Amino acid sequence: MEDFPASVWALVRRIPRGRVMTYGQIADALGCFGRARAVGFAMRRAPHDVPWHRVVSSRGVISPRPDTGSMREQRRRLEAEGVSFDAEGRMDLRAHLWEP
DNA sequence: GCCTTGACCGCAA
DNA sequence: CTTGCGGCCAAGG
Repeated sequence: MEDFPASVWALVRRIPRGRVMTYGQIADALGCFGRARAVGFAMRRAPHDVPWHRVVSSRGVISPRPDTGSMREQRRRLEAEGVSFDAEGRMDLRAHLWEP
């Protein structure tokens, strides 16, 4: 894996069902601390076979994306996988956060 | 090759 | 708790 997006997608694909990962954690796992922004860019360019819905921002909050409909779909999918959401739209990272 | 934008993060006020 | 500022990297115009 040499391309940044490809590495991100590969890692995201590794995320088990019912588990989530933060942008910063993904960036750190790739050996880049503070490069979370690039991860977001890679997600935007991510193919449909990438479970992008398991990728959330820090604090377990779903970051506002250009596609509002997809954001709603993300929460719905995570709930279907067993991820519980707070009234504020936040999830328990302590219980759902997955680390490789 | 430079400038702008963006699904971010962490800390400080 | 909320808001603001700086910094990092990648892709598109």
